[in-house]
Amino acid sequence: MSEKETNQKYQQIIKASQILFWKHGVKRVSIEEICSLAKVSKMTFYRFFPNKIELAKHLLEKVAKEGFDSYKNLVTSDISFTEKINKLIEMKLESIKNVGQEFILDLYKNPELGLIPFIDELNKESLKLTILFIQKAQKEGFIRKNLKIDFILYFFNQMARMITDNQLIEKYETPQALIMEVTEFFFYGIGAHQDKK
Amino acid sequence: MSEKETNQKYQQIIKASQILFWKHGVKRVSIEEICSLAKVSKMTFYRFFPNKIELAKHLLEKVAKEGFDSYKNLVTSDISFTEKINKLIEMKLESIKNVGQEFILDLYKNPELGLIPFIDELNKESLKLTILFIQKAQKEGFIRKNLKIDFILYFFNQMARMITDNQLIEKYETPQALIMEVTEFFFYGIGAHQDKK
DNA sequence: TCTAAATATACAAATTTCGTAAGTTTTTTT
DNA sequence: AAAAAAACTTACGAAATTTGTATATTTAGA
Repeated sequence: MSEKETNQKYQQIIKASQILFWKHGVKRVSIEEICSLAKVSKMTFYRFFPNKIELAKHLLEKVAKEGFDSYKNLVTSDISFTEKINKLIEMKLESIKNVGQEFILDLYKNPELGLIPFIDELNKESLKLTILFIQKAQKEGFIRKNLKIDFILYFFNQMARMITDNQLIEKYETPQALIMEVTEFFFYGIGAHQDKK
Repeated sequence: MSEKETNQKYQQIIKASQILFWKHGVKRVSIEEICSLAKVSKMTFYRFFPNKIELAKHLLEKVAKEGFDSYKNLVTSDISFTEKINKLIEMKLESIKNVGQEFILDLYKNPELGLIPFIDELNKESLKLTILFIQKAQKEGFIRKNLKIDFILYFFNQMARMITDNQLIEKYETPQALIMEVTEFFFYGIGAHQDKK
């Protein structure tokens, strides 16, 4: 581990900013507010992070990494394909809770923060993982073979586009709701598959 | 009704500011943000309200008045005393939802907004109503007669003080949680009375 | 005690918010 | 359709907040 990440003050800042960002989004929270909640001086903040945006990126990276890890664990685990799919969607729901409404919403509503490309990148990473998963599933016969891998790749691009399409986002309560819809659509098409909670 | 309150733009501003205040508190929300959500120009805003604080007061007054009305209805209604007590506490829970976490929290955390005396006044009004209720209940034999009315009045003052005591507030998740505790204590003392939900 | 790290304080620069004024467009009234 | 009223856009200076840094002081560990 790097020396930064084991530092206690660093952890305090991460924890405080997470609480505040999750609740109010990035824009409504000031650095001083984070510092006072983290009980750390402003100078200490600037020792670890050049500004608020970079801190937000760190946080995003952190939760994304954690998400990826449990994702990987799931994909390589020893349960049936159908179970995997269900757990996957469950996980998607869980991660929505973990990231916090206001946080993501804020990032999309304030493009000037410059974090949208960063989120898109993370989304792409996540999509790559899913592709590997799908390829394996296809090899093992869980997905029909006559579905060309190129089509799936193309469809993933479309998914990424859909998820970042402002007009489409507006139709949903939150960007996360759209992400869920797109994901479920990918797995199930328009067919009914389970009861909505 | 005054012409203001029937005005559509006025209603839009009230509605928008309620949504935003409830979620983020007063301090984190700007007038321009309210205007854009209300789809009203800034000039229109200043036609109705001199500033953000006065708007917040209007909102507080509005929800307080609505609360008082249903409170009055309950007190003068035709159900048994025990039922009234239970409904009363239910109402308290309901009003907590209606007012919104961040709103009240923000008002207490930012004394410079100058709204605390205003809230205290509202609390007093509410306490007066409760006193009338109690007096009536005592007359009708639902509260023991050997409990001096002066003691009850004094206790109400203490309640008001407790509810606005910062040290005490800090011990609770929200100011509302404290209000509930104090209210329940008044009605039931330290005795167990019902299952917590 | 000496040294390195953390903090408080202070401050200029940048940004945001506020409240008002101008002129323009839209709606209503006549 | 013309005139009047209401609402909107744009613009702008003043005030307030936030940012990022420099300096002096305090704290903690070797």
